[in-house]
Amino acid sequence: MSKSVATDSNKDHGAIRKVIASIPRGRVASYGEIAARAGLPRRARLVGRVLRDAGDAAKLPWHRVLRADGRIAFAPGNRAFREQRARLIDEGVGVKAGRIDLARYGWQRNIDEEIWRL
DNA sequence: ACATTGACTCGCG
DNA sequence: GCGCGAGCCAATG
Repeated sequence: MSKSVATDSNKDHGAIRKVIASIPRGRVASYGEIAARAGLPRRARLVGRVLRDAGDAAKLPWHRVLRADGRIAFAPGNRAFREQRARLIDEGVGVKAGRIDLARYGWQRNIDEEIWRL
């Protein structure tokens, strides 16, 4: 092994991937929230970069990652957008006009919401 | 070394 | 809802 990680994974990327991997099925989280949980507050953009680098082969639940306002980060209608929407709906997450109700499906949602569900 | 670009976020008007 | 500016910072040219 030569050097270290010029283009490979560094500590931050690993921490971020780990957080993303732990988002429960049927729940979603924002880029900023993920960054914060990875110990990197205000580094939402890094989360996006990690996901882009990772690609589909990384086996990460990238579709559970949304913008802070609950919207899908991709442009409505494009390929990635439709794929993400389909995956979310497939695991029971409600998507209305490219929007997800974070109070209901957010990883850090209010517990009371769940109680009122059934 | 400098400028631009983003799977981002927040505050203000 | 929309646009702007600022903060953020690794990658890219």
